[in-house]
Amino acid sequence: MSKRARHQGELEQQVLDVLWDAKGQQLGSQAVGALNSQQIQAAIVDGSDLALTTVLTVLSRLVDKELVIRQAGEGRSLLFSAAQSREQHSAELLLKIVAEAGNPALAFSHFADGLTAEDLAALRASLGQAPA
Amino acid sequence: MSKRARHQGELEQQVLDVLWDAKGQQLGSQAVGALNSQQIQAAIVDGSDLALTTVLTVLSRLVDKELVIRQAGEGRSLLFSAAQSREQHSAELLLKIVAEAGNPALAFSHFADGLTAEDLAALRASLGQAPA
DNA sequence: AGCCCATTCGACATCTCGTAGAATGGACTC
DNA sequence: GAGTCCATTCTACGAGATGTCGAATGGGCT
Repeated sequence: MSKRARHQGELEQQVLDVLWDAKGQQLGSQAVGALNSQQIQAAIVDGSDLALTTVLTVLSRLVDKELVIRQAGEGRSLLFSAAQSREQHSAELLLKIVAEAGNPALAFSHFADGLTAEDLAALRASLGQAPA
Repeated sequence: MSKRARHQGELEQQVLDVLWDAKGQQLGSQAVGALNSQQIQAAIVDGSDLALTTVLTVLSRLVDKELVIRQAGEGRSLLFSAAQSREQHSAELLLKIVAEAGNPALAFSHFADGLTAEDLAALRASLGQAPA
């Protein structure tokens, strides 16, 4: 047992990805991308067959971190869903980093230098400006 | 002994901050913000008096992570300095997040919404554009 | 050679995360 | 209502990261 543990936070990330993907393909359903533990377990690509309890443990921890929301489903089952979209989460991380950057302007400068032309265009568009 | 351990990575962060601040106030010196362990130990605000060895251990780990550079100083002493500026480091983190964001454009959109007017202006300036 | 002091080693504690078996408890059946 | 079933929760353990040092090492000086 105990296959070599993945890197730091890898499983949690995989579970989040599953939940984010589910949230993404919401088709007018009221339960926005909510899945039960079995569905999540099945959706985790990772060839290894993780015990359902392992998935549940991780989900618990993600709920504690307020990254996942747990709600009652049919019968005694629970449904899990991502608290935010993948992009909202990314944006939150970006903002946190900016908040901790000593000189945001300088950080932005280096940041822009590293962006691909495509992302740069997307960023400009997000700022409501026309490309230079 | 062993006062309640700080949160995850807090000490490493404090050490990095000291080094980044030192790098920031470089006044034409050739040794760009390089400090010895004693200076770093003294600069760590944290009321508690950390053992010098503790500081050295952390520095070692930061060197392993290539976040800090260790060079020989006078005599048998060593000098430590941040491998990059605080802002370069921030930019690197920002880029990593963007790379992992499913839809960068959408992430940027949320990101821009959360920025202060000031940071927003700085970001626009970094993109080489005039404010909208 | 012997002493000093900066640095390096080795250790131990705590926390996070991966991983899962055992225990619990509600729902359904007879 | 007792028994069974199964989802969920508890409890646990191993590994890695980080905090925190005391002991051991080693180079330079007297």
